[in-house]
Amino acid sequence: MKNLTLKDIAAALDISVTTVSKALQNYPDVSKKTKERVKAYAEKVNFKPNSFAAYLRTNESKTVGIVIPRLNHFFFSSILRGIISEAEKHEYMTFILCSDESYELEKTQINRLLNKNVDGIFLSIADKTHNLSHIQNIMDNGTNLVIFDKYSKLTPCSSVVIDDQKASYTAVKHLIKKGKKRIAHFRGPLLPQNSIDRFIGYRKALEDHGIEYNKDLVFICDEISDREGYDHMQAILNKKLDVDAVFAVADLPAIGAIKCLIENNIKIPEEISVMGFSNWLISSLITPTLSTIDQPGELMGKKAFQVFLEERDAQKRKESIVFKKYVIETTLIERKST
Amino acid sequence: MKNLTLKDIAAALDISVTTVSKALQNYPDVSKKTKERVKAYAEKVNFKPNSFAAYLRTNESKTVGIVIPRLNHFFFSSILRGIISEAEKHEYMTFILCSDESYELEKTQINRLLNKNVDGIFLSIADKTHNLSHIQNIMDNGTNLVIFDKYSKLTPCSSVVIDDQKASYTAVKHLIKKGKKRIAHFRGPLLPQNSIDRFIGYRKALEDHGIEYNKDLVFICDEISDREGYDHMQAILNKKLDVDAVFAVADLPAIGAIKCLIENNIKIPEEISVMGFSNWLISSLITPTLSTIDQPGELMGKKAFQVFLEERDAQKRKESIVFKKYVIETTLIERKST
DNA sequence: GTTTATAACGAAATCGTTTTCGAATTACAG
DNA sequence: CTGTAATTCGAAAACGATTTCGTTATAAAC
Repeated sequence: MKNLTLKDIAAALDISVTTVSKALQNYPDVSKKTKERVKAYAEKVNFKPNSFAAYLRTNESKTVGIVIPRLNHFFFSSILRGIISEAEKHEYMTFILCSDESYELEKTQINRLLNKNVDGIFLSIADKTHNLSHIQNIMDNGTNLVIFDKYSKLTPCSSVVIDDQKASYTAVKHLIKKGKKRIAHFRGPLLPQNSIDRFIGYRKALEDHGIEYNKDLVFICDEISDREGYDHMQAILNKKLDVDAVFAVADLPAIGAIKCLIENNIKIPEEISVMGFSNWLISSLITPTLSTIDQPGELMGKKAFQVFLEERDAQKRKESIVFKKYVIETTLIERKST
Repeated sequence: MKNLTLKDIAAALDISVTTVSKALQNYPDVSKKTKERVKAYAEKVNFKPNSFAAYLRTNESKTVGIVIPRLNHFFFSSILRGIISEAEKHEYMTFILCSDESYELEKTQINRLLNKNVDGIFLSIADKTHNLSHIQNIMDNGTNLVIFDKYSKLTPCSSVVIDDQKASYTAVKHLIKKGKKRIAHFRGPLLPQNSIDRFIGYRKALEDHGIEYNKDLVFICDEISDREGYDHMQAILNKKLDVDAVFAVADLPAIGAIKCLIENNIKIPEEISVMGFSNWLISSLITPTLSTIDQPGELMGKKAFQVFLEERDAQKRKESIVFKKYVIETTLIERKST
């Protein structure tokens, strides 16, 4: 029932608590014989040191926290997998918190993590976050921070991201190569760097291929939902904007657009092509299957944790930390919708 | 940089650590005046007690753990939301771990949680789990356990589940009411109680409506994937089994079946109806939209946490814990596929 | 035989909080 | 003015691990 302590082991083997602790940690001033005796016994009784007591001395909680904007989200689930599985390999446990894309909640969640004395925080910035002082708090606290996916140019920390401009450029170029000329863009909210970059990539691709940018063909998806994609598509049809392709900031609005097109008996991709972004599981399951940009979430999560480890080790060696930006490669996935 | 301690506050206000601690906890033997002084100051400097030190005395870590079989899974994400948001309201933090449907990993994850001294564990049993001794471990450890969704009849703890038999019965009855007579079932693996119950419900519905059960129309989905649904559907067509409806253990295989039917130019639902289970987001996004059973994940998560709180309080009051089984209502969602 | 170096161990302080119990102060009745 | 009760406070132990530093025992050197 009650967990064993060093004291119990010490009593059982008739040695001191100190020696038991040292033996388990391979201190050089413990004889080989007692080390083996202690380790064998600890193994036998399945002793696990109390992490709370250990923390009090070492100041390492062996715990990290993740704050993501959405939980019910295929891409973020993939990132979680990456971080968590890598964390487990290194004996770290992970708190997961959700900001619901809210600035206030993001602040709260970060405070919760700091109060739990996590060794590191992994953050993907909420859409509504317009101020970064809470992020500075993390640094001031001496807690390592790695930002992934949704970043800001202004944060003083390492990050693991994709090249949104490039990926977006690739997507639009793909549509152009297919002969499309009037390409609409369902962009994300105005604040996040990612949706800005994807928009820039879209615009650049058009201009580089001699297609004039037309702001009437750009629509904003504040929630990045299928509903918005559906509505924007319907608006395009109603206004007879004569669009021959749609590039959406994410898969969900793209799928909304497809739904609308099907209901209006418009042929995909012959009349109108649709392109998504992120490669959610769902994009391969709908009919027609959706062309999209693959964003390797699990890999990003893995990398993010490795960055944390590097910084932690540098910190232990009293070296100063050099912030880095890791850019993960994306790939275009061509399916039936283009 | 360094976190404040009771000592710092005590020094600043020129009183003892004891009094500070008591003041913050509203002990009756601290005068109103000093209480206010302490609280005001603590508020001002944003003092938060060190949870690790607190644990060492109180043995409450204010931390719970969740073990689910899959992370990239709409239904489980919903449950997570429910548990986490309820936990946050009560100042609990949540570790999330994944068993990947593996028995071994499930054991490991539970041990990790026990080593982190969580106050409670929320578990959804992995498909491959064939032995429950690791679950008994949790109880022996004195840690509260609540099982949700994927349960076993043999576990000595409270649970929050749905009535799989009833839900499944409702689904099949719905198909029968639509005039279908040769209804195939894509069932889940043989081990989990849930897929057994859904199978039983299927069979019972048939028999209650004068349709003979035919084992040739039952197929097993070990992974519960869209691929399996697709393959089974193709097999049915190849063998000309003359099926007029399919009821799948989950939405994913149902969607696989739909994909297959579309490719074979078979009309849904006129020629073959398809029914899923769980009401994933995706089921409303595909064409045709998928009829399914709504399983209110967030609600289940909420309830699960409340059960934990009740048991924790009973335990504090030294009462013996009475295990309960909470059955959450499901609803049939009729869409275009039936 | 004495000194010195080395190996092996343990006592005790420490981390930051909680809680018991005793001490000090004040208030009040007689 | 004394004795008792109520009020308010603080010293100290405890939680379980880590780590510093000192002690003892053994081996090596002179």
